Amino acid sequence: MNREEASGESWSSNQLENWTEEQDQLKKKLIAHDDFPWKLPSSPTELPQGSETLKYVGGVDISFTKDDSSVACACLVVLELPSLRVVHNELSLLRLQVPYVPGFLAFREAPVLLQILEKMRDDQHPFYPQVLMVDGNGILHPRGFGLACHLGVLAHLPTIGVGKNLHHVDGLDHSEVRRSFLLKENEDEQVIKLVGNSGFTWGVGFRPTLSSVKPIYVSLGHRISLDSAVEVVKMTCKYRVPEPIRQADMRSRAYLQKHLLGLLKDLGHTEWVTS
DNA sequence: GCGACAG
DNA sequence: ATCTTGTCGC
Repeated sequence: MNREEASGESWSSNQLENWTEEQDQLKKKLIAHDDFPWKLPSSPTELPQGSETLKYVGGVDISFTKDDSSVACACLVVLELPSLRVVHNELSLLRLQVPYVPGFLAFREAPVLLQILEKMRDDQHPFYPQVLMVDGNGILHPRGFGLACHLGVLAHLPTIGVGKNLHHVDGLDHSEVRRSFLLKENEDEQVIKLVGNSGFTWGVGFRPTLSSVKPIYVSLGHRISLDSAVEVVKMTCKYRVPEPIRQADMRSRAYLQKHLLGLLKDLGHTEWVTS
């Protein structure tokens, strides 16, 4: 064992270097424009010959238990447009070994989600999603490669990043975004561009209604433009969080609660309380 | 030096 | 991420 391995801190800094390198490599494969055979339902452009309309939108999310943040439930749902009915639902209960490190969420969450997607694709499932909404950012990320990009590239699937909180990058600040929505010139705007100090557009702040206070943050993940990503978000937003992600969130959370007792028993943490 | 930092 | 009741409003 060398000196670096003897120190846990050095090991983790090596790990972050490895992860950073992997993100930079995968980022070379990122496609930041529309790259799919279907068209958006209300698209004003002419329908390309032989192309289908977007019908199956997927959503993924992972819930955790409060006592042990390594116990998790991953969920993939597929909704049908335009009804927004859930036509497919896949759950996976597991332990995550990788911790959450800001800027490296994908290394914790992407493996499970990828596994669920691959199984569905290998089964030639008829409801395999045409585009996937992810609970986490796309290029709105310190190195421009968040979970939605990571998952999109690995699954070769169009993805959209949706953050419920803003990752402060390039001078972006959530209070600034909220202020922008309050400006008179933006009183009719549902969407605010997120332009950083560098001048780069990282994504948009989005409010489902003009009276909503807390926006969500949308950024492109893979094989889709920001404009198209926003269109998909608009089509799927009944509440603040787009339905595919909201459904995945509710279902994974419900599954964990339903099986909490069994989980604790398996982990040997149960203390039977009589009352 | 101190704080901020998707889920 | 998770812990949480009621409450105000369309």
